[in-house]
Amino acid sequence: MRTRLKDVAAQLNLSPALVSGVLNNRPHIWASEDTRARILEAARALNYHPSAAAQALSKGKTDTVAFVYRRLSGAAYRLAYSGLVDALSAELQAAGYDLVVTNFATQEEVLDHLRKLGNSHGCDAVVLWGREEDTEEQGTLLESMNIPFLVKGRHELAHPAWHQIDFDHEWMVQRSIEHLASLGHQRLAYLGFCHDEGFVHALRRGFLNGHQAVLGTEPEPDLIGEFEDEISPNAETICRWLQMPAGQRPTAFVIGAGNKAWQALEASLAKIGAKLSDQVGGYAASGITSSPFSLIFGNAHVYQGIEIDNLARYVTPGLIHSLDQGSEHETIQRFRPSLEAANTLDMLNHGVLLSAKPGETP
Amino acid sequence: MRTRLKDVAAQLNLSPALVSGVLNNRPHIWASEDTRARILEAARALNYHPSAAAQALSKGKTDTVAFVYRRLSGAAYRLAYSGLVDALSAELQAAGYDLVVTNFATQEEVLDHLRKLGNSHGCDAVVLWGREEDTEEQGTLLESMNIPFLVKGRHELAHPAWHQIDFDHEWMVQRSIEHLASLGHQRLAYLGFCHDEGFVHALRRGFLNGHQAVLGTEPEPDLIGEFEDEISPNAETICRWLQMPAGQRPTAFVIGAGNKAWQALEASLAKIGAKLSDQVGGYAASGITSSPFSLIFGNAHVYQGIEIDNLARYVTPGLIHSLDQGSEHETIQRFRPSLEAANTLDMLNHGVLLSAKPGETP
DNA sequence: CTGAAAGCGCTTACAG
DNA sequence: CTGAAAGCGCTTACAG
Repeated sequence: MRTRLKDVAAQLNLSPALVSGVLNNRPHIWASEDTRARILEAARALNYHPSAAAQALSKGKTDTVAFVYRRLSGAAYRLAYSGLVDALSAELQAAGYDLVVTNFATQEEVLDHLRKLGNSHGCDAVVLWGREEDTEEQGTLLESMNIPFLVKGRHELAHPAWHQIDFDHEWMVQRSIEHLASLGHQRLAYLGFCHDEGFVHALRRGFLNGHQAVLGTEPEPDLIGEFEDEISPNAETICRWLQMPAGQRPTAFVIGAGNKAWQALEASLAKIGAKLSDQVGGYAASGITSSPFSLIFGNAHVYQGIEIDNLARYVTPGLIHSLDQGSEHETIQRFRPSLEAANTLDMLNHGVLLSAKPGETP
Repeated sequence: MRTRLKDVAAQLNLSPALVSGVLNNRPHIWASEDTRARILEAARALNYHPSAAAQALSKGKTDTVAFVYRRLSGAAYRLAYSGLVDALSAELQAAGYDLVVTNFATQEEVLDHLRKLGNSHGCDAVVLWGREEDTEEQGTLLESMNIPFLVKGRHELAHPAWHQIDFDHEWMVQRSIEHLASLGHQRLAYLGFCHDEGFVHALRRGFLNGHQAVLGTEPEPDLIGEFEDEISPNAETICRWLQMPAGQRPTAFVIGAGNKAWQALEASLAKIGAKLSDQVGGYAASGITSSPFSLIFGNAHVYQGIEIDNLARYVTPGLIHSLDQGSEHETIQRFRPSLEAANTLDMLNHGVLLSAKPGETP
């Protein structure tokens, strides 16, 4: 039989109530230092651990946080979540909470499950992760059931009071532009996604505003490309850009898209015998990547996707706050990762040669 | 106030006991079809969901599975776990269990937590994931506490009775050899890891046995290389191999290592103007990869790392069995993924040229 | 077939 | 300062 509260109480000839009070460090409980010590010692010796179920039932608090999301297909999404559960559960563990992970194929199932969580008091709070399209509705449901929650994403416009966290995409892109400008680049092109999602718009907004703020001009509309995460469409557009006359041709690229955009960029540059470079005078690029990322030929300063861990680490304090009380804690948090030199395979130093001489037009 | 069992009982003028029995589909409970229907309907209408805490307390079963592991640093390990929690929690959810995820920095913390789980009856079963070095001790502890568990890894020798799951590494490597042999290759080199871990040894064993089984000869000891997951050491060895006289030079490569070994291979081949090919007569390779994987220049048939999801999906039935009773279920499960054409960036069709003519010695 | 009662293990007012 | 008691919400023998 496992050790019960009454077992340790009996062994010390104390009442369970007192033992419970001391073990939980409840205020207004009197016990001599000696008694406290004996209680702690006995609990340890008997390997006593309170039953989570019993505590949850009597306290009306489960000490549990539910991580609920809709499964998204595709390796890209999976990788975007990678490390998230790792960091989240570790942080919550340290704060005394268990992380329960549940995911479903459809939004309907997610909503049903949230409804169930609400009605069975299955957790103290919920973490929502996914596309705004989904989390919007999920958050609204939780709000109506009065369950604390934190959502990953950009709901600042529609729901400024929601506890929400995300990267500071606008800031990140502006930093990339500053970096490229510092290398002497004036004509920047933008490669982004074409999806109708919060972060996609934020990245684009970052490019438009950053261009104005850093270079003092509007970006050229022709130099903005937005595609799915595939090589061909990106490459086609880049090649077209590279064939523009010298005065109009972009010399640097801001990437607000996935690794395929980077690959398209390197392949397109290879066609004219060029590679990405961190040096003044070359072709340069900067922006986001997904993990793991590696350039094939050149160099660049980028945001390495692994930062998602840091994002997750940012989550917990806000979550705990929202649990404790209606404490005043910043509801909207935006994380700013740092620009770093990208990994590179540096294939040009491994016997690979480009077909055209640098500078030559294809 | 949330809906309680007695609320739905009261609304129907029935006893909670009856309602509970019907809702849980307990045998030996008599209720007319009509009554059953009314109970189900009322529960639905009132949005009744039983309190998990109360059920756990009275039934002595938590309907919860704990996923416990030691955090390993490095993107490689993170990616290896990617998708795992996804699949695991989805499968368990479907079987009526919640997945609680906990991870710790050190083995000591993991063991402490397992001890706590055991003594507080915090879960019905545990899933262990990680290196055998760690899981060996963890499993032994759980065994001593009589908690059902399932472990990822190769414990077949020391603990044949443990419920355990892993890839069938030996089989996988042998399939790779068969594939290469079918392309006409006779001289195979092996690139593996150098770590002292179960799967590393299994892969190597697979190469040795498979070589014998498929080609009828012992592999050349000189053609076996084992390194950390880095480009340089792999590349150095491969370049040395490629400089061997035609009759001794390997024409195909079995990879039992990470993506860096593949990159080293492609870079080394590039130096002699060659690329990996699926065609008879070229240089070929086959083996494991980590996700996401993409060749840069050539083609090959490989095991795409995404298969870890399938592994996770395999886990659940065994786990449920071990929970239900001491049912006779195969304890050792080995998963056999299928060899697939690898993604390739196909850079040679994007304006990239190799420095040496094919066939030319560097 | 039905319903009152005890019990799961803990917490928390509430009298002594 | 201490201890007996009720209660959290459900399940499960156990008498009617």
